[in-house]
Amino acid sequence: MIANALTGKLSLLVDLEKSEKEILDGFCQENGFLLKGQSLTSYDTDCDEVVLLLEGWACRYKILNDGRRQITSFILPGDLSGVRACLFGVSDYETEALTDCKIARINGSDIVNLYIEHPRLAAAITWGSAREEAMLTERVVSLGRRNAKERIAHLFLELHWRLEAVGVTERMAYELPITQEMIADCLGLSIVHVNRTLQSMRKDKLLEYRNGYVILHDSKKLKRLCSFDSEHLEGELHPEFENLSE
Amino acid sequence: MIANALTGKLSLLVDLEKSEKEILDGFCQENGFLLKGQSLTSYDTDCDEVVLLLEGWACRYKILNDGRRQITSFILPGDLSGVRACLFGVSDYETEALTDCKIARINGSDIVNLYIEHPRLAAAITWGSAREEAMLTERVVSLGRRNAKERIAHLFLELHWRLEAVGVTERMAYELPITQEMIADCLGLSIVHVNRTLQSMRKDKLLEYRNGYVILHDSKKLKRLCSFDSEHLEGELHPEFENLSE
DNA sequence: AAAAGACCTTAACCTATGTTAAGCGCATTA
DNA sequence: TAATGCGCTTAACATAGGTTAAGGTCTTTT
Repeated sequence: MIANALTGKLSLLVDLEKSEKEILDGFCQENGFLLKGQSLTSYDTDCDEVVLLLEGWACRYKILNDGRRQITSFILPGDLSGVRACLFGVSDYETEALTDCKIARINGSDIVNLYIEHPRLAAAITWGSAREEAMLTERVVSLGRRNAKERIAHLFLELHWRLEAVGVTERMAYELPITQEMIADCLGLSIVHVNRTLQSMRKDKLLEYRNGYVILHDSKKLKRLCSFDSEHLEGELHPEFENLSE
Repeated sequence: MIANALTGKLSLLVDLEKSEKEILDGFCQENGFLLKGQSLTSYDTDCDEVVLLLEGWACRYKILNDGRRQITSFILPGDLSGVRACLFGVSDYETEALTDCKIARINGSDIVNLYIEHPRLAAAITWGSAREEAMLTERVVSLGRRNAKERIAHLFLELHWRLEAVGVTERMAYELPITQEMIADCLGLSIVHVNRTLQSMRKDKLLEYRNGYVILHDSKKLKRLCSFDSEHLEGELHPEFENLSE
């Protein structure tokens, strides 16, 4: 399941042909791993490599002059990291493993070639970037206009939604192997306030987060609370692409 | 100049061939306009249309349940709006003209066809999306970890940088035809606090913003203040694309 | 030329969130 | 089994930024 998180995710979008599946399966071969805390980007500073995360968690972040840190996104199994860096030769953030990870390193030009030889797959990858942009947009909304409780609700719902797509949730619960400090750095809050807010949400029977495990007790209420809307993460390929056989 | 903002922007990235330039010029034909306050997206709810902004300002925003608004990005001359919505059939935000605008409506399938017939142009457009994502990432950093003064510094520097690329700045100054309320909604602040902060920055001889006109008095200090870094907006196409002749 | 409406400005006051600091519990190491 | 360290929790206190409200200056409308 996990080994094909990418294929699985993209199948939601297009009916893949056999030849396309084979290419993707080729990408999904585990050929490396990262220890917790290791950086993904140190490699592709002079980079021509895309990393497909097969198992584990990672994140992207930026650090300001004085050390303040902002996590800009979490990277989950099935996610490609470094596509932009590879297409345009710029990497503007750090990427780090939050847990031990299994990965597949993919040659940058193999990805670029998709754009030339397998436009449908390239489109599917672009769809992945678009999805990321949509999530980034929601993060902007969270940081700009949602309060602490709403931010946490939104993040936890979004993660649940993403993890569902790669099949690693159990009903309304999932493993979240990160510290409260990371949640704080992701949501623009202090670690103390994240703690306070989590407690209060637990008391209100909204959700629980303990020992690296999230339980969403009342997802309906949570969704209303933060104006959560997963539609922005769906989407289907333009018909013009669909008609394209290879 | 303005009429070719798109071509100009993309030329920074690739040496365009004659045939490619012709296609772009085709896209740049003004064929519509919007009055201040008019919405761009009402059209593409069932959307198969991309809008190229030729003149004027627009923005994307989201509104929460209770009316709070967050502007997620500003759209400037030369920017394409709705590429994602068109490729994937989802539009997850509202788009509105902030001033009267001249636009070129482009048929969605004409854009999609680029992906099939002119991969280099498609790549250039993808580059535009990537640039947007980079800006969105910086906005996340601003909202998450920068204080009011730093947020304003960063936004004003970024806008200057973008406007320079389409040639509508005068040295360290430019026209910014939006209200303080919009700046507030973009930076996750209250209108009163934006006002306070602008005053204080003016007193400190950092920058001035009055009558819809921005002057950056001390851009060096401003850049240091907010850890501004325009590199993340640059970038060049992967050589694999460059070698691709048509 | 009066009235209305945007937008900006200022002031007084309020609150969500940050900061500092200390103690706790568990896991790892020695 | 003591010691170290990391992450969680709680409490007391501090502050950046929000809210409300009122007045000012234009511009547009009547």
